[in-house]
This record gives sequence, C-alpha cells and structure tokens, in this order.
Amino acid sequence: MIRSTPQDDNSAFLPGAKSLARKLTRFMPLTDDDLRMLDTLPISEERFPADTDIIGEGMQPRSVFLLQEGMAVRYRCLADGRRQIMTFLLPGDLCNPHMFLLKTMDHSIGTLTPVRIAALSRERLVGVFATHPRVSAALWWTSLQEQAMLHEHIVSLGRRDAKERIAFLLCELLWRYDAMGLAEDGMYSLPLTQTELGDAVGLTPVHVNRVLRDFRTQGLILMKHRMLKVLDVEGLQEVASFSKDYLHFDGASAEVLNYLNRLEA
Amino acid sequence: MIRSTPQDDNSAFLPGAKSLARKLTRFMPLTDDDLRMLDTLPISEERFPADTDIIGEGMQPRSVFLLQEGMAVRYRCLADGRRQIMTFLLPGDLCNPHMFLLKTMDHSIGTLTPVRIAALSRERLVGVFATHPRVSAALWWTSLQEQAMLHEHIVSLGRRDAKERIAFLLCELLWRYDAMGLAEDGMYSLPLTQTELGDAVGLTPVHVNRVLRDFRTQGLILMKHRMLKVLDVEGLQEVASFSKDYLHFDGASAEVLNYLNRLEA
DNA sequence: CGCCACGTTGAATTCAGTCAAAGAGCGTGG
DNA sequence: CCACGCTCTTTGACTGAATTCAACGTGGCG
Repeated sequence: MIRSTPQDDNSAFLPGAKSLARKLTRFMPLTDDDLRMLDTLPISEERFPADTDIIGEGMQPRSVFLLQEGMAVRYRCLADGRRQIMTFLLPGDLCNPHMFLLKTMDHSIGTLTPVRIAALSRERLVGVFATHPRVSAALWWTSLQEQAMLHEHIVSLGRRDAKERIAFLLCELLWRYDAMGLAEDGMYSLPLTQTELGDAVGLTPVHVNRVLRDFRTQGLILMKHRMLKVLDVEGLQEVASFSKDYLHFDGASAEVLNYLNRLEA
Repeated sequence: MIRSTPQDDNSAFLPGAKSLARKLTRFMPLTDDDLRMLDTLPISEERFPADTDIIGEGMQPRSVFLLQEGMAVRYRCLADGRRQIMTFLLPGDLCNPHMFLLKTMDHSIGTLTPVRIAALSRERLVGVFATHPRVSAALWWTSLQEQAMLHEHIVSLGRRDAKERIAFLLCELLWRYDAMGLAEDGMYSLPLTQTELGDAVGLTPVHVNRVLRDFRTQGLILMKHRMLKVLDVEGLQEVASFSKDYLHFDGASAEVLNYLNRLEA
C-alpha cells in the first residue's frame, strides 16, 4: 500500500532523538549511556507546514535542530529567481551542529513537506563533545558524510549529464532512506515536484520530465502518489555509475573503534 | 614585479603553523597561549612536486595536514576520465580535521604546484578541542567556511552560466588569497591550466579559453606568468553577482565571543 | 634549436533550454 | 456530485549555450 507524505504511521515517527540514534549507529555501535545522552538533547519540538522556510538566508542562525519527520532542503536563490538546492534533509539529519558560530545564514532551509523538528540544547550538545567521545565521533562522521554528498553533488553538476544526474540523486536518496529504515523494497517517499527536482540537479523541469519518462519506459522506476519505486536498482545505479561507498555506511576504521574503546575503559 | 609559483620570497613562506594562525584570526582574535598551542601542532614537514597526489581515492586517510605553501585541489575522476575539482586548497587550509575517522578516502587530493605541507599531531589536535575552546571554535568556523564554498560551487555549476562561473571562481580566489595576505592590488598566483580551470567550473578547456578572452578584451583581467591580475574587481564581481558574505570574514557573533571570553575567565 | 604541452580560433554538432499548448490530478465550493 | 480553478505534468517545435573536432600558434625548457 502506498501513502502520501507526511507519513502518519509510526515507521517514520521517531520520538526523542531516536532518528538521530538510528543514523549514528550506522557508523558505530553506541552504548546505552550514549543513547540516554542523545535522548536528553531535544528541548522542544516544532512543526512547519510544507513550502515554508525554517530559516532564511540573512537571518541569524538559531538553535541546532534535528529533523524528525518530513523532508527539507538547503537552498539558495539568485537575484533573478534562479534557485539551487544544495542538500536534502531527511529524518535523522542534524542541522547544523556549529552553525550558530556565524552571524548570518548564507543559505535558506525550507520544507518540502510538513515537517517535525526537535530543537537541541546547545549546551548539552557541547557537553556531548566533551564527555561522550563515541557520540562525538559519530557526529563528526555525519558531517563528513554530508561533505561527501556535497562533493558528489558537485561532480554531478559539473561532469555528469542529465540522465546521470537524476539517476544519481535517486540512488543517493534510496540508500539514505534505506539506512534509516524508511525505504522498503526500493520504494520511498519522494514528495518533489519536477521543478524542485530540477532545482537540485541543475536542469529545467521540462528536461527533468523527459528524463524521468525515459527511466519509466525503460522499466527503471515507477512514480505514483509522490512515492518512488526503483524497479531496477542495478540498472539505475549503472546509468549513474553509482557506488554508495561515499556514504561511508561501512562504519569506522578498526583503529578509531579501538581508540574509542580504550577511552571508555 | 611578477613571480611564478611557488613563491620563494617569504611572503608565502610561513613556518610553524603561522599560516593557520593567520587564517584563524580572520575569524576571531587568538591569545598568545592559543598561538603557542597552534605552533606545537606540526610534527613534520613534507614536500610534494607539482601534479602529484598527496593522497588518492581509496587510500586510508593518513595524518591531518596543513597546507603551508603552494596550491592543491580535492578532486574526483569518473571511470571514463572526466574529472571534477571540488575544492582549491590554499596556504593556511587544514586538510582534514576529522577525515581519519573514515576507512577510505572518497576523493583524491593532488597538487597543482610544488607544495609544502605540515603533518599535524592528531593527539594534540584532539587536545586543542578539549582545552582551547577559542581555537576549537575557529577550527569549526573553517569547516563552515569550506561548507559554504561547496554550497556556492554547487550553485555555480547548477545555475550559473559559463561567464558567471569563471568570474565567481576568480573572485572567490581573490578574496581567499587576500585574507591570507597573498594578494596584492588584485593580483594573485593562479597556476592553473585552462583544462584545470575547466575541471573546476565544469566546462571544456576550449570554452574556458573563450570566456577568459572575453574578460581580457573587456579589461576585467590580465593573465601572465601564471599570475592573475584583476583589473576591475567591481566589474568582475558584477559579472558573477559575487558577494563575499558567504566567506564569513566578518568574524564570530558577539554572543559567541562573549561565551568564549567567559570560559577564559 | 626544437620539442611538447598549453593556448587560441573556427566550424559543425548536440544536449539541454525556451516557448507554447494541452492533459492530468486534486482540492474547493457551488 | 460535478464543475471549476489551480498547480503540476507531458509533449512538440524551435533555439541556443556549450561541446566536439580539428588546425594552427606560442612560449618555456632541455
């Protein structure tokens, strides 16, 4: 059965900091103490409707927050209206561990769907870095992962053609959702208009449409009710020469794990 | 007078961690103690010739290092030889504070010129984060700045045309060099072939050539001996709608400075 | 001096953009 | 329940920015 977003079944509803915990454990196992600490971070919950700015360019960065439910994007607009989406924010994504150091936001964060976020205590977050090296390492890992995604995005826009770009994005989202347990059998929520997709991959909505049609007629994907089903994962990955190595779901190096374990003892 | 890189006058030769200190003080003033600490970080110095990989994709990340002199790039190659440069590394750039968490590099770092780097002690660096909140904040700031540059790079490749992209890059480099005291009167070292420039802005060398010619005939720039002189900074910035806000050279927010000062006392 | 990589220019090609119009889906309100 | 209006999707024809291919300059270095 297919549902439209926001999902109101509990598969996407992760109270406390569970979505963050889920994400961090993709990098390394966390102790019960680590998990308890994570659960003390959220201090309030906020909801935003779809197509709203959570925070806009030029504003002063407010609290660090965690996306719990829904989909959001980092984006920037040029003076003449051209728009570019830099990042997709999915449940479990932190935003932004140390942004508060800056005077003003250099980009906006906006919702694509209704969204639920948890504001995190800045003090306790700083405390985590001091007292929980394992969580701290996992948080750093998330920022490395984000950096790697930005790198790949640059490669896509700079050197990949339209089909490769779109296939690549769809693959990235598939594996990110999968890592959070939010993709089932190649299917996940994709609540984007073709204009928004174009704003992410640097193409016009018209061209996005044509590429998606080709993918559909080739039996690679199926789109319905703002859900995407990847029918042929291998095939789609091949179009984009996609390899999920850059997402670093393979965990921390043994050396780092040993080091952190020694600190524990 | 014009010199080719690497510069062997001492304007670009900053022993110890001076280049890092110079960069960090663009964000906030550092105490003598902070500076002394920074100077204890380098444990060895290495040199690489031009067009060499400092570390390649797939390798295990080694030590954290600081670029002291010369120019390097982060880049990725696709299977068929297409190449995309993600980042330019200039003197004072740190590379990469927490990359060692990962099992393998997802991109390469290569030199464009002969380069001098300082390997930093991982332990002391971790120590800095624990004991020197002010340096720690400044280091975080550098990673935010890098993230902002990646964002702008994505905007360029996704939504700016050829002239805008190239003008934007030249402006960014101008202000980055300027911040390090390595640009004088709009002139700085640009030891790139047009192919390499194209690999950064996602264009072919032929098209890069044509755009540069236009800029030259418009009296915007002048290139000679691998140096670039921006004759009309305003004009070049206008072509790209460039604003240097995103580089965040305006320092930390008063709130953060207060907070750090209170920690000090 | 001569090599070789890099820069420069022109002509033909192509991928993606633009413009325009028609169709589908969905919520609202009569 | 259907009609309306809105936004998003889809398709076709034409345009255009950037690529490709190919040739010729040029400047630095052994």
